[in-house]
Amino acid sequence: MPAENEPRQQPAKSEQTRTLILETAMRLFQERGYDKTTMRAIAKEAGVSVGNAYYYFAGKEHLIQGFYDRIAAEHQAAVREVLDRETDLEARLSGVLQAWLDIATPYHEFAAQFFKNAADPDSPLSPFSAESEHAREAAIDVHREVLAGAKAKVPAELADVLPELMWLSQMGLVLYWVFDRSPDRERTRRLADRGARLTTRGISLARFRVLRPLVLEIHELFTDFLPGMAQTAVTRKS
Amino acid sequence: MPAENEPRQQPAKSEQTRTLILETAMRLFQERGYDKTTMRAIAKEAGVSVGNAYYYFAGKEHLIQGFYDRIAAEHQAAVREVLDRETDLEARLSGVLQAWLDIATPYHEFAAQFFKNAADPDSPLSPFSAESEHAREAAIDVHREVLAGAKAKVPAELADVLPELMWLSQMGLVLYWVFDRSPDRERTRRLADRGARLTTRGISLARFRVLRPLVLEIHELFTDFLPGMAQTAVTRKS
DNA sequence: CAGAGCTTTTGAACACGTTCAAGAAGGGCT
DNA sequence: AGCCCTTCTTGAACGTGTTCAAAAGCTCTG
Repeated sequence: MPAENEPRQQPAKSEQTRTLILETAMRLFQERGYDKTTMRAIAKEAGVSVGNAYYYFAGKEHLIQGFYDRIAAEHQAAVREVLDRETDLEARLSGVLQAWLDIATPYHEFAAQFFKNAADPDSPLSPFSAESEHAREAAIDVHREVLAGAKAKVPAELADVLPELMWLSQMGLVLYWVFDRSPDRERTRRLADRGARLTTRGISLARFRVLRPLVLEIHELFTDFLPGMAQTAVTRKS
Repeated sequence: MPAENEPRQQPAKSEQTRTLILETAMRLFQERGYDKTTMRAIAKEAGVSVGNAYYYFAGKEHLIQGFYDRIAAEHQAAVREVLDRETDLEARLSGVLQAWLDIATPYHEFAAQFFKNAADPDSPLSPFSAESEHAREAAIDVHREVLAGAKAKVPAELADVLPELMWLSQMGLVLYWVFDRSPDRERTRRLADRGARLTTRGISLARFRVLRPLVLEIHELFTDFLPGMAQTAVTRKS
């Protein structure tokens, strides 16, 4: 009887095939673009049948998940350097955003083709979907760390909603990026820096008395409606 | 020689066919949903050939434009009543948003299916596209009027960017609405009201001295990057 | 080894959006 | 009328995502 408590030393055969298909798909997507890559081509190139690809992936767009994961992983790694070195809030935030742009650059051309999913509540690829929860939480954690490691002090009333808020802004930035046709995505890069500056100033101003009601309002609004977004999107059948 | 300066009294025959197809499509979309309505079914029901439908519309998703136009027109009409009566900024803004929700309700179920286009820069249906410019401007004008007719005074530095900003928030609300699975879209309705309150308070606080730099920052950021969004998305071939 | 019950694999078949070559209709001009 | 040119209409054909019934492989049990 083989040691079955060892958490799969050898990936099961099925896992291998799955990975093979995913990697073939990602390669072809990058070579030819999403639309021009057919399921037949992917299957052929991977040396499996079309039906087999559908055994492992519910549909063509599910093959995109690979990119999300890859970008997220690379981003998490790239961000380490900035977060370990820098203590200025604005620089930290800006660094995190710029790092994302650096990493995502090679995918921009065909990113547009599948970012449609972002707005589709029924797609597991939507950043708000239940299926994306893990990735979403990880991304929010980065912003938590951006705040935690900064010397700037964050008003208590905002501390718990800010990371989510910053993540949401980041999603806005990504949307801008997808639309951005300026050379080298110059506009988005500048927007990221300006956004970081605005956020930082906003946070430092938030302790003033006059702003108390506004800050509380913001806090309330986002504690009430942000979690609901994810929660709400969860309820569905595939 | 017939009076040819008269701008088409009688719609040309072609215009009739176009309208017939569009109306048939909208009816079927509502009856069966977008995905379950085939181009073949639309053509058959309208009494034309499939190819003919493609003569008038570049593709299936172009038939959706009809809904946008209809919703926009109904909203513009519904909003009149509120804007003519009410002078309180918060109430005006809230009224405008609620009116939109009222009107859009019947379309919610299949709205999700085509709101994907919102995130696709290549789609003429995107609210940021060049093709949508007219509709977008009209929607922004509504917000301009919301501000103009309110007794609250709006800081000069914000006056020119606020309408666009409010429109952008409205797009955010629409996104939330698309995802909202709560019964009767309760959550979105509450979010609209809370958003209106937050906006109003923000505006009234904006005159305080301490906020000067923040306000200027916001102003600069949006004058620089909002127009670019549309401009930037313009550059494309169909 | 034989069989039972599973996971995995296959590729033909299907449905639907879209294209296109061909033709019909309409309308001016001689 | 005959001709030409544009606008409109047709439906068969194509490409592609997806499904599914059948087969093959695998593993455990007796």
